Amino acid sequence: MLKQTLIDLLTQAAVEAQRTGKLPPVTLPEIALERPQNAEHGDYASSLPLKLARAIGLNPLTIANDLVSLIAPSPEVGQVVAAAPGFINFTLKSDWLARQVEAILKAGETHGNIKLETASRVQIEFVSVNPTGPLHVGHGRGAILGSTLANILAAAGYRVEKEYYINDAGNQIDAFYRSLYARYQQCLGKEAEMPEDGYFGGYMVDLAREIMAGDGDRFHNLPEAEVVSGIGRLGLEKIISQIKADLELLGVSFDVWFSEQSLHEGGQYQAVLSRLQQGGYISEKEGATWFVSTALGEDKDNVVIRSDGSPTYFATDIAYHYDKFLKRKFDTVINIWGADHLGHVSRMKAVVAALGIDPEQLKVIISQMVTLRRGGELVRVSKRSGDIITLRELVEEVGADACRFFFLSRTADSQMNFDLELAKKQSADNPVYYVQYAHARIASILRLARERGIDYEDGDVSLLTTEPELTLIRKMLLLPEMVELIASTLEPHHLTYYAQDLATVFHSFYKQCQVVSSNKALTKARLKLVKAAKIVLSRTLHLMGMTAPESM
RNA sequence: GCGCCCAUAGCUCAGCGGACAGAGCAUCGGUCUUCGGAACCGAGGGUCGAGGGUUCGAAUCCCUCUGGGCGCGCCA
Repeated sequence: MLKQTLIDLLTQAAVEAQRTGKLPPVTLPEIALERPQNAEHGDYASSLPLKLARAIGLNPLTIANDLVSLIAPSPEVGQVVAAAPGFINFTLKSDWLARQVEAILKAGETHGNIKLETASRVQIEFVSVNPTGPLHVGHGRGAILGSTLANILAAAGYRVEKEYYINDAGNQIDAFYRSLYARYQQCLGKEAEMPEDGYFGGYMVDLAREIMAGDGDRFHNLPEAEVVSGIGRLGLEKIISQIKADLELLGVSFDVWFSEQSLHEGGQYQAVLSRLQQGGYISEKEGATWFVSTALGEDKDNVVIRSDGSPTYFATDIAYHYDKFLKRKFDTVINIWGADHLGHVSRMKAVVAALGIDPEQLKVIISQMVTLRRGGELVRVSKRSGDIITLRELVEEVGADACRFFFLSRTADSQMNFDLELAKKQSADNPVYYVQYAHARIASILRLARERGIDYEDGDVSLLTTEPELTLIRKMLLLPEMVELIASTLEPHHLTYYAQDLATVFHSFYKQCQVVSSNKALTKARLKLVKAAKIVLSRTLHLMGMTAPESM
């Protein structure tokens, strides 16, 4: 990658300076390159001299000048200059930039792919909403975060598996079964009371009706317990397939749908408990079984088996992570959880440590809450009361692409407002259209070239020399760096900003440079440029899980 | 009480310890004889919540405080 090439050049210069005695033999700090905000400072800048100055007590500008004189010539770099108070600024060569158009055309949709040294086998688990009701707006955030990260990690060279953990066991499922049974009885015209901890959403009534209409006969004259579990399981399946369909609508898919129930059936639950027991992490007190988190620096211990003998959510999650790390042997596991699971993070890391795994291998992204508003007024979201705006409703209103872009454009760390009225009203000047429009515009130019029978296969990219052209190329070359940045920080929101920047430089280029003109040679060169830009735009959109329309 | 997250332009938000703090929307003003005006160019607008500290250099790191959110269950 270009950035690494420059870092290498700088490192060599520093080593050379030390060899010849211009610099004392101190250990070099990690050499970082930044992108200067001001274009006058070149394409890349390093503050290495400023950092060195502290350690060796020399004037930073002197160090900068010494290093500049030792930087070897390279095909990429044109100018290297020292600048006050002690920066080294690199400017790329125009002819090298122009040649990158060919490189991008050759790479096609693989442009942007990199091979990170740290890339390994990674599992990313996200959404994993309890299948007791439809997905609501807040779930969309995790879904889009996860699927985009998966795309980017794959582009960075990771082997990625996407997983949805289905909580199909435990108390909530029990409550779901009993609620559905009550609704079912009511549909039959019988007296039935909803359980106190039940699910009161209207969808439960619809579900009961649907089951009655479709499978009602099957449950005649059966013992109550069998009816409860029978229609419960049926309802569960229907909800899960609805969740799948809703996610698909958003362009989110999974490689594995993992059943919590299978952890009990498969023996992982027993295996991990005895393993923790052997490690001395399990104790009995107050009639329950506890995981001794305090031994690992936690504030308090946590119950794994209740006094009634049933496992807690925490217990099965321990088994689940045992399965991820020790059975399926993922190198890295990423979990995307909502802010309401915050308290779960540190004890889960403690468990992982207790299993003999470096807790750093477990990365948990907490996505902060989404508060829903309708024209500024807060909309309460509660699955139990049934007052929810479903993800499906949202996608149908604003569209999958706009939905993805909107959720993606904020850091997971901060809470966001989602105003439904605003999302609808602004959909026309949503930045997503701005980016997609750039792509459609290029497609239109290429169509025109085809209609006029212009074959630009032999176009000479060295004719691309003007500022708007080179600015566009510079921006296109940034995609691999974005992939690297996002893969290492796990912060995909950067991509939305990159996409807008890329579209901006394209639109600006378009305004200033006629692509198809009477100058045949220049036309061919620019068609190549524009086609490369289309590749980069579509790749960027695809990484975000969005469509790259040929026209709109 | 303890822990995590947030506070940057009128609004929604970016900002990787570095060179005059950025974008979109909104406001105001320009650009249409040529490839898609869902476009382009420009202007105004900021004591980066407050106060200390570290540093050659702090929106960024540390401490204190204020305001908001979330979490600290034999719930999931």
